[in-house]
Amino acid sequence: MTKGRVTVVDIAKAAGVSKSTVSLVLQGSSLVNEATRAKVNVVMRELGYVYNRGAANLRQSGSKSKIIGVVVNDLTNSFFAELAVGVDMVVQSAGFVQFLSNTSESLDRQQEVIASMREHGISGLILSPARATEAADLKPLVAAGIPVVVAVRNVQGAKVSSIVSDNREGIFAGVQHLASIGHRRIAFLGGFGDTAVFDERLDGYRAAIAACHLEHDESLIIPSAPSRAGGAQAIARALAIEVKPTAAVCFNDAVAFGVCDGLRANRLEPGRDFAVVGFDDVIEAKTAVPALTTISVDPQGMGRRAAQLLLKQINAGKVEAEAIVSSVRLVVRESCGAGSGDAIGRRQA
Amino acid sequence: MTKGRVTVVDIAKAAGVSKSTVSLVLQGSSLVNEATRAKVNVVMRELGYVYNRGAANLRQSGSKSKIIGVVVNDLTNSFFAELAVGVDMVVQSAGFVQFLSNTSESLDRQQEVIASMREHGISGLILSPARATEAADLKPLVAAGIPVVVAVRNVQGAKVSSIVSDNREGIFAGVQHLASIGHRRIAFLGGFGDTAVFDERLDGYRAAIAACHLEHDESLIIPSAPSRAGGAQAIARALAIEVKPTAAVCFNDAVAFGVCDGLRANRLEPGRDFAVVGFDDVIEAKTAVPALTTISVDPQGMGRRAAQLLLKQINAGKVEAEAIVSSVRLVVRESCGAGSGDAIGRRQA
DNA sequence: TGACATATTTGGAACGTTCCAATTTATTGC
DNA sequence: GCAATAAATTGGAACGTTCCAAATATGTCA
Repeated sequence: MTKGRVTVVDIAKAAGVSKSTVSLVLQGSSLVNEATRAKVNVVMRELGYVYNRGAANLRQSGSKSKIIGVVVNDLTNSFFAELAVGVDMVVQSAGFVQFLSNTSESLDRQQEVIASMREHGISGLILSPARATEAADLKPLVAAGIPVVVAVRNVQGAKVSSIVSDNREGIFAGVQHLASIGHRRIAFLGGFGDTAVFDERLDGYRAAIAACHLEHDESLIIPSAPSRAGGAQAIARALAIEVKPTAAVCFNDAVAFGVCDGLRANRLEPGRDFAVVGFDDVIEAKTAVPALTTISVDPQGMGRRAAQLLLKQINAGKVEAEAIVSSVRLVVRESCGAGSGDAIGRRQA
Repeated sequence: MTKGRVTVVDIAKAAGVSKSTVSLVLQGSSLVNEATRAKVNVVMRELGYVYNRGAANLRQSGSKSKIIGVVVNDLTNSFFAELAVGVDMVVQSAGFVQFLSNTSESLDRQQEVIASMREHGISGLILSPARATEAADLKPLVAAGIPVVVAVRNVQGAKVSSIVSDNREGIFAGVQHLASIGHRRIAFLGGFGDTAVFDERLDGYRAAIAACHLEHDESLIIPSAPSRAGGAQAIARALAIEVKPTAAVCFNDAVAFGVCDGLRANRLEPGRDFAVVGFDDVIEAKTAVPALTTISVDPQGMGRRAAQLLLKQINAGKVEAEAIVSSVRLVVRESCGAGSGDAIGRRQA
């Protein structure tokens, strides 16, 4: 049992060199003789040395901490879990580690978590903000010169980089596809009305309705919780309308699955009797029965890109806000009736 | 823009006290006069001071880093995401932060990640080990006196604490329930044969078959990938047997969902024509159609308990391995046919 | 008022690393 | 063989905190 941890001077002593030399080999400097480097490395292994990053970036004092903070609003939602996995991939292969925390949509929690991360000297932050996050909440970060990338949801007025998917275009494409296979009454189901994401998606819906000359009826827009349960609820409401829709674009895949559940509860088979399209393309979308037609946003890819953007800013040293809108694509599967080759009930469901 | 970060001496100077005093208020010591404390706090706020934890635990040198490492094998699987959320809850309210990383079942990645965490001076580790993790992999950690709790999957021979669910008992209860509602030929579907978890669950299956005097047929045991796709595959194989089973216990919920998909593809309705029970009770189990009968293990609760166990060990200062087996309970819903009140096809599906 | 106890405050010395300037050692050109 | 250069090594000061022992202020009692 060694008393206390093994330090750089311990190895220096054991290898018969100075601590400076050891430090040099630690950083892979080319200044050090090959033989010396080898000897030091051997001794390090023998003594079981572990590098003390805390001490190191105390000295270098700058933002060289090699820690990236990642804060998501709901890790339980597989969309965000995938996002985090994507971030982790690139962050890790760049030699950083990720500090991942979950806020459960709580602003207070979000502030706590971010404060804690600052204390640990994160060199950058990727944030999928809790609902109602404001520019002011991010102010201290940017004032301190810490690069921040907000993902998924934008925060208005914050001078930080962002990466969001093209919500408007995605829903537009979904509606357009439904129109192209003959639907005239298309509902927009799910989502909370107080988010920017909702607004953008709804905007895409309205634009497509107009562009395709479809029946416009505000009662076909039915918000709900963005969850499976919310979806079931929304479709129930939709089917209670006198002139029923024959298809729906949903706020996200979770809602779409709920809609499928609700349809079955009404003896309607999704894809055959009623067309449904989701948004996100979560992993289960492919394997569900029927396979879900959806807008693919590839959360993992989004996480990767967010991380790349952040790393770029960290390396550049200066924070220059950049807004990426990540393009999306419609993935046609069975739930809209077009994928299976079967004809579908076009008129009244 | 302040040059460099603001330090404890800066506030000391500004507040007209010594740095020692500032340090004292930082730690909430009762030694410091109330008036002084107030003044210091004001100045701290004014100057936008942020505590440098790195410097702090450099001095305290011990394992007071306030960082908990959490390593999971598949964050994409909502079971593990929930686990992480549970850990985060208690860890955070204890004033720690969580370092979460994903290994994607890669042993190499796992070693890298753990090494990196050690460099950052984690004061404890919660690990849901990648497949084929061995006791030797954890050796350095325990040698360094870092408390470790392995969760979900045990690792044989490692002298660390563990928390796993009662796999044997869970499957046993599932089979028993199926038997009690009349099934005689029950399959065991999904899971990889090389894991301890699989062995335990299979063991429970065999024990229940024997205990309930059910038909024993090794061909009813069909391993597969522990995923939705794997489940679909497994049920296809099961339905190809000449004397078909009428029910199945599945390795986990993902497999169970795949089994439902596969049944529908064969014009069989899960819950009516064939009984299926899952394992894990993931969130979707409740809202799926039909709602899944499953063994509830409450991953979030498991995460919480794992974290509590770890914190206890950290505070105790000494590492004393403790093995918790978390009890499970059968949640009867619709997919086994008993929940909906409908009679179900008991004999040949 | 002096002596003592108690409450508050305080300089420095650590912690384990990196960096700088300076030193030692090896290599070259002539 | 000797200066000049290049290569390799090195001691000490810093980074921002905590801790210790010691100092100072304040209060109490006779």
